[in-house]
Amino acid sequence: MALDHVLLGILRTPHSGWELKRAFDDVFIHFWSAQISQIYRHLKSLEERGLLRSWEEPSDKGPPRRMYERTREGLEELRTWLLDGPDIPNQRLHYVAQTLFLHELERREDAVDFFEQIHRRTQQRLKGLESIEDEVRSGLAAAFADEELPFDEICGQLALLHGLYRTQAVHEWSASALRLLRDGAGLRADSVPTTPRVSERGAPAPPKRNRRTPRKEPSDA
Amino acid sequence: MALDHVLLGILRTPHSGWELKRAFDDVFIHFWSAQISQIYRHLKSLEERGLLRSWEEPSDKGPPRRMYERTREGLEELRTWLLDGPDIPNQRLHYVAQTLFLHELERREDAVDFFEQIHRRTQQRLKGLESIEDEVRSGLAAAFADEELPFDEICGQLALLHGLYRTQAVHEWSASALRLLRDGAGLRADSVPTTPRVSERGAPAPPKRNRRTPRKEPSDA
DNA sequence: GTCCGGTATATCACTTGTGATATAATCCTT
DNA sequence: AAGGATTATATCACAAGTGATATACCGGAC
Repeated sequence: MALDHVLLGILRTPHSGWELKRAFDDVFIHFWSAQISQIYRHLKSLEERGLLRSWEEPSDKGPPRRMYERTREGLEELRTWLLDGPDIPNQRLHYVAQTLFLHELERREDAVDFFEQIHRRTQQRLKGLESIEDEVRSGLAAAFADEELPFDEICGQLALLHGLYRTQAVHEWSASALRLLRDGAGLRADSVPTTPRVSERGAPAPPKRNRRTPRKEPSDA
Repeated sequence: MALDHVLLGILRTPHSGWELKRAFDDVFIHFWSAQISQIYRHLKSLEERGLLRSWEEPSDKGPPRRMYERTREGLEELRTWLLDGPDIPNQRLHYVAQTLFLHELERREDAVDFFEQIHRRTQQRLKGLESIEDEVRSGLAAAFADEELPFDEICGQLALLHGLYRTQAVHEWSASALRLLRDGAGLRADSVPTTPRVSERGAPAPPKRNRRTPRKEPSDA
């Protein structure tokens, strides 16, 4: 189970269940969510399996809390997960499914509104991400200057960078959708610049309808 | 429940449970997955709720099959979902979580290997997406020529376009990761071109460590 | 003719995730 | 001193998703 592994990853240093809950609500929210009830269940089972150890500690505020930390076996389990390669299960992208059915709306403006909401949302997130961008650039600068960032910080920056790239993609997508629905224009200006192209196209081909192209591989994200 | 709505969207035209299963395995696989057992369960409950009707039909091959089609109430339910705005629940991006813990691996080459696997995967998918790109361009050409594409086809193309943008983002991200891990270089050349910038930066700032910036909004994808 | 693979429906046990609630200690305000 | 907010753990019922399996019909290969 993936949540198990995420907990093992965080529990390099001791955390209580409550601290883990806050971590999921705050910093990890962009790529993981977990309820407190779920966290407790998994902590318990991980300890039973010997992958975590725990002890009680007095708390400054509130009742005593139980701290968890991973064991040697826990680290081994985590490494096994990482060495297994990228874990990319099928996603359920609700808003893409919605996109596919938007034509069922009676008023076309409602579809425009749908994409405007996505656009605003990603816009706002991108604004918040500016600080992250600075952080990543700084990290990079340090790496360049042979300051040699600690590897764990590099990993953290890569995770942040992922959020930036992804959000930009969704943002640009919603912009394309709005251009298409409002003006008839579609793809972004620098359309598909990095796709490795086999063929070069001249004039666009006529529309081919009713073409079904079954694809079997799961999605990449 | 979102699967309910996806089924209602597809069942504009009659499908059997088995056909739906194939649709999820083939065309919808990039943004939705569903097991056959789950599909049957939902078909049954949707019919009980009056959102679907069904009838039996003889099959060319195999036993007779039960066909489902949505009712007027089913369409209303679907529209309610769409008008509610983009449905963007928190995602669990396993591979991003893995990224964050990659420093636990003993050999740094294993981390490089991790990103190479993602890179190859997105590369391959992008290759398959070329045909989609053609399709979208064609559709666009038609829209420009005032051929006025049917709205439902535009929606389909937008869903495909989403896959393209997203996969490109993940592909470029893995490329950045590989540059950073292998050469010390990081961001893609045209780094962050579309982010709306408030401030313009000159020389990169020194690294700021141990900065915790809690963020509360869920991720956009 | 029987075995296999594809079509088709259905059920079950299990795992994972969500939402609500109970309990309790501590601190701060009124 | 009472009440509320915060910290903290725990359990329950439920919803959603997965995997395995049973049943059965049909056509083609051997």
